[in-house]
Amino acid sequence: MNSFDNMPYQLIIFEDNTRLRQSLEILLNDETNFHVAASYPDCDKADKEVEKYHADLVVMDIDMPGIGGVEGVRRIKNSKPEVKVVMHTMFDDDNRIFDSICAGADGYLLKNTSPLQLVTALQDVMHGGAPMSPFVAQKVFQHFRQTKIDSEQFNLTAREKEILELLVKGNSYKMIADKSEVTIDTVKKHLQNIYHKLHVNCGTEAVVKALQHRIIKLD
Amino acid sequence: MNSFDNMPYQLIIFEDNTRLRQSLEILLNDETNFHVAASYPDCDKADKEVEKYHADLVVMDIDMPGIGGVEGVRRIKNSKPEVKVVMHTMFDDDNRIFDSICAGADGYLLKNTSPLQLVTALQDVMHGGAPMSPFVAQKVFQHFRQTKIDSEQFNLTAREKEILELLVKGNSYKMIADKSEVTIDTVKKHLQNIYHKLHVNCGTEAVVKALQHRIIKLD
DNA sequence: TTAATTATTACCCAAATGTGTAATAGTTTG
DNA sequence: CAAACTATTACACATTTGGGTAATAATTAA
Repeated sequence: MNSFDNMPYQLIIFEDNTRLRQSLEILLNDETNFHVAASYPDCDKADKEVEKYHADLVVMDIDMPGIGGVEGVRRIKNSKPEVKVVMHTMFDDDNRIFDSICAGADGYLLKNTSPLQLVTALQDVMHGGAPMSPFVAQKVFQHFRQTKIDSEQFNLTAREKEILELLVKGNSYKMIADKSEVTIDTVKKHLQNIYHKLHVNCGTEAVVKALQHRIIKLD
Repeated sequence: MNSFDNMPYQLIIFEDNTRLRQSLEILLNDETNFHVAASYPDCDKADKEVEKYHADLVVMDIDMPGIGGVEGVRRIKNSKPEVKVVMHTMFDDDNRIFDSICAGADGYLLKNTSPLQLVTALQDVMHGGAPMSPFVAQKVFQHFRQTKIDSEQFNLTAREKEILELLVKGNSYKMIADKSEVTIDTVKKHLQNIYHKLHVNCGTEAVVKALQHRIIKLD
C-alpha cells in the first residue's frame, strides 16, 4: 500500500470542465505525495478506470455528462470500497450532499474551496478523515437535529424505559420478567402502557420507534 | 453584534480539568478576536452564565461534575440559540457525539486537536461552519452510509429483503402477506429463513439487526 | 391530605408468532 | 444436464404476544 512507503497516492480526477480539470491536475501534481494518474471529463467507466490505474483517491465532480458523479462514486465504492472519493462540486443542495455521502463519498468540498484547503482536505482523507466544506458540515449537523426533536416527550417512566430497553435488546416477555424480577403479567402491563405512549400496537413497532427517536441507544 | 465591528468574540469555557482550563484561557486570549469572558469547572448554570457575559461562543467539555456538557449545551441552546457551542472532549463514542449534535452543538472537537486547529475551528464556527475532528466527521458520514458490505453478508434474497422491510415498517404477518400478495404461510417461511440468516429467533431481534446493519433503511 | 401517578400482580381470551416437516415449480449455476 | 437455490403453499402444534378488566400498595404531586 502507498501509505507504507514513499510512493505518491495515485489520483484520478473526474471533471467535465476542461479548464478546471487541467488546473486541478497541475495543482495536485505539484504535491509530492500525489500523482495524477489520469483525468476524465465523465465517469461512465469510473470503476474500470480506477481499477486500471490502481487509484488510491478520486476527485469527483457531480454535474457531468453521462451517469453523473453520485452514480460514479456508487460504482467505484461498489467495486473498490477502499478507494477514497472526495466530491468537488458547485452543488450545495441537501439531496446532492446526502445522496453522495450515502453512495459512499469520503468527503464533500464545494468549489469555492481554496487550492490549499483542497490539498489539505485530500491529505486528510488519506489519513482517515472526512473533510467537508463548512457549509456542508452545517447541513449535516442540521440533518441530525431535525430528525429527533421529539425524543423525550413520550413521557416514559424510568421503569418503562428499562423494560423497553430489554425488549429492544431482543428479550422475550419471559426473559424481561426474569431480568426485571417481576412477573410476566407485570411486564405485559408495562409494555401495554409503553405501546400506548408510543402510539404503536406491537413490539416490533415499539422497537423501531425507540431506535428511531433514540429513546433507547444501541452500543 | 460582534461580527460587524472589531470587538472580540466573548467566549466562555466549561472544563473541569483546571490545568486544561487555564491553558485554554491563555491560548484563546492570545487571539485578538477572542476574549475569554469567564471559565467554569462545571456547567450547571451555563445558561445563566452565558447570559451574564453576553457570550458569543462556548467551549464545552462533556465529562464534568453536575449536569455534564450534553445537558449543558441543550440548556444554552434552549435559552440562546444564537450562541455557538463547540464540544471539546475526550469522548469519541457515537452516542456522545450524536447526542451533542442533537442537543445543538455547532462543532465537535476531540482533545487531541492541536492549539492551532482549535483556534481555526473556533474561527470557523463564528463564520457559520461546523468544525469537527476527522474521526468525528467519519462517524457522522458512517451514520448516513448504507454499509453495503454488512447488508450483503447475510445473503438475504431480494424477496427476503422485501419481506423484512415490511416487518420493520410495522406490518404483521397478515399485512405482509396481503402486501406481498402471497399467503401468510409463505411469509412465515420467509421470515423463518430470514431469522436463520440473521442468527436471531424472533421478529424484534430481526428488526434491530436490520436497522443496526442498515439492511433496511428508514426514511 | 387528597388526588394522581406508578408499579405491581392476576386472570381470561383471542390473535399472532415461530418451528417442523413436506411438497411443488421455477431459476441459476457449475 | 444435474445440483443447488429460490419462491411458494400447506398443515399441525406450542408458545408468545397483546388487549381488556380489576385490584392493591407505594409514591408523588397538587
